[in-house]
Parts: sequence; structure tokens; C-alpha cells
Amino acid sequence: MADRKEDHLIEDDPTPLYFQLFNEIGIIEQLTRAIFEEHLPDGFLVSHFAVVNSLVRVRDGRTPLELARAFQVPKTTMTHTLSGLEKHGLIEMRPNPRDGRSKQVWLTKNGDIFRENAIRGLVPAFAEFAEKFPPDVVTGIVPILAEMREYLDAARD
Amino acid sequence: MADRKEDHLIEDDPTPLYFQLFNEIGIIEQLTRAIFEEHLPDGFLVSHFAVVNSLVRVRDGRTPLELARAFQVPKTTMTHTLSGLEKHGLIEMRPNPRDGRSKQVWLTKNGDIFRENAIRGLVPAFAEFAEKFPPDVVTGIVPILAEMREYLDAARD
DNA sequence: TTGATTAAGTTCGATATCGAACTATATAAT
DNA sequence: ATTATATAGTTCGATATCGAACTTAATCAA
Repeated sequence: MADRKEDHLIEDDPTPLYFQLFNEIGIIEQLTRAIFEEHLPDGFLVSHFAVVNSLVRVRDGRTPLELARAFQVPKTTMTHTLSGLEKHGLIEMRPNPRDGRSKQVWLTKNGDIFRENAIRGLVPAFAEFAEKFPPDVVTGIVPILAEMREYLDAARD
Repeated sequence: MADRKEDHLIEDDPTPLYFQLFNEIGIIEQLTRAIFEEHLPDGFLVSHFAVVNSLVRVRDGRTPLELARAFQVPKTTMTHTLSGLEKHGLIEMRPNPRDGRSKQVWLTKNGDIFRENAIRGLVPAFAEFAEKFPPDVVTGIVPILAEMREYLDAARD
């Protein structure tokens, strides 16, 4: 029979552990978003960069609704984000030839330059972080985080 | 001399790895916040719960500014959050006997009940999550996340 | 076809976040 | 003591997020 300490440990309420997990994640998100936005030109948010980056990394020509789903934001939010990008000339909205209700989002030359500058601006911050948390440490936790993200995403009905 | 593959690996640009880290964290935050708020009474946000929880877990009687610093939000945001909590009778604002400019935030009985109900409502969601990600897995990554949080917090000038 | 339903995107209204400016009080300097 | 400076909190204005309702076009049914 296990001793009392062990009994206590296995029966201990795990709730605070999960609270801590999501709390740490929430704080890191808040801090990194602030750092991120410090390194973007004035008036640009992470949401702007994320969309532009996705247009390069995945592909452009997607519809606003596809982008809204990719980022899991309401389509009204995506309308707003895209209008900001369009106003700054980083994207072009064209009619969707396959659907008269729809549009396509295309990256402009300036959009591409914006992304490259943004990434260049961020690399030093990453480098500093990487000194303290080298790639192998990050590689150790990213797969679990990705699993959690997938699980939570799927659980979202 | 290391072979080419290895050379490639050690010289490989780690930037995408760090992008992914913060991206996964950002998505998890977004999804868990949504889940969290689904389980709170209508009109309450994570920020409300977080403050009430802190008043129990740390202590009440702290000033709005102390709370703003604890959550790393501008004091104007804390004013807004506290006014919502006060309007619902979950906290009481009293003058600070040590400083005529300042106030103290005290939890009410209803605030305590609110917190207990909120936690009770969240436990099932945690339990489901815990089936897929048992405590030992979470224990494996929380310390690193906590270290990252501390580092980023300290780096914030 | 014609009419009904569904879907893409926008507009509108409500609220959260946050910086700048303001008010009132405390602290420091002389 | 008087004056200058700094601090706690609020108010105000700008913008982001997001749901509801709306417009227009596509699809489905008869």
C-alpha cells in the first residue's frame, strides 16, 4: 500500500495545474503580442501581419471567409482587418470569378515588402529569446502545444 | 568535420520554430478564452474572473493600480474591469486609509460565490482536456512555460 | 422559370482595450 | 510653510472585436 504522501499526490486535485497551464499561456500571449506589435510599423497589429504572412505562406487569392475561418475570427472581424490592409495598399481585393458574392484577397508588392521588413524586425527579438530558450528546448514543447491546439480546435463545435 | 546534413541542421534558420511556438500559444489562448467565457455567466469575461480569483488566491484589499500591475494592463483597463465587477456587486471599493488618492478592492460574499461557481463550471472542461493531456504531460511543460513567462516579463522594460 | 433558402460580405451597435489628458492628493525641495 | 513635482484614479477619444441584421448573389425545389 502506498504511503500517505503518495496517496495524497495521486488524489490531489489537478485543477490548479490546468489553471496554471492556461494562465501561463495567456500571459505569454499577452507579452509576446505586445513585443510583436512594438516591432511593427505604427498602427499595425499582429492580426495584420498574420494575414499577410498567411497570404505568402499558404497562398493568396483566398476569400475573406476562408481567411476568417483560418484565423477563427468572425467574418466581420476579417472584413475590418482586410480593410485596414487594403487602405495601406498591402493587399488587393478582386471579385471572385467563380462566385459573384465573393472576393479574392491578393497580396501586393508592398504587402510582400511589409512582411519581409516585419520578419527582419522580429528576428533580433527571437535571437535574444533563443539564447535563453534554444531550439531544442522549444522543439521539446512545440509538438505538445500543437496537439493541444488541434484538440481544442476540434473540440470547438 | 560534420556531414552536410548536420551542417544544414545547425545552420538552419530557427526563426520559423519560434514563430510556430508563439503561434501555437496564441491559438491556444484564443480557443481557451472562448471556452472559458462560454462557461461564465453572460457578460462576464476572463478578465473579471481573473481579478476575482486573484483577490481570493493572493489577497483582497489591494489597490486598483496594484491589480493593474499584477495583470499587466493599463490602469484605465483595470478601472473598467473593476467598475463591471462593482456594478455586479462582486467587489467593494473602499477608500485607502493610507492614501487619500487611492482605493482598496475588497471581495464581497457574492464575489466569492461567483468564483466558486465559475470554477465548478470549468472543472468538467478541464476533466475532458485532462483525459487527453494527463497531469504528468502538463507538468512536463508548465515549468518551461513559466520560465518563458518570467523571462518575457522581465524583458519588458 | 419562379420562389424559397442558403451563403458571402458589409453595416451597425455594443463593449473591451488602451493612450492622453485631467483631477485630487501626496511627496519633495527650498 | 510654500511651491513644484509625482502619483492614483477617472474621463475621454480612438480603435479592435464580435453578434445581429442587411444586401446581393447562388443554389435548390417545385
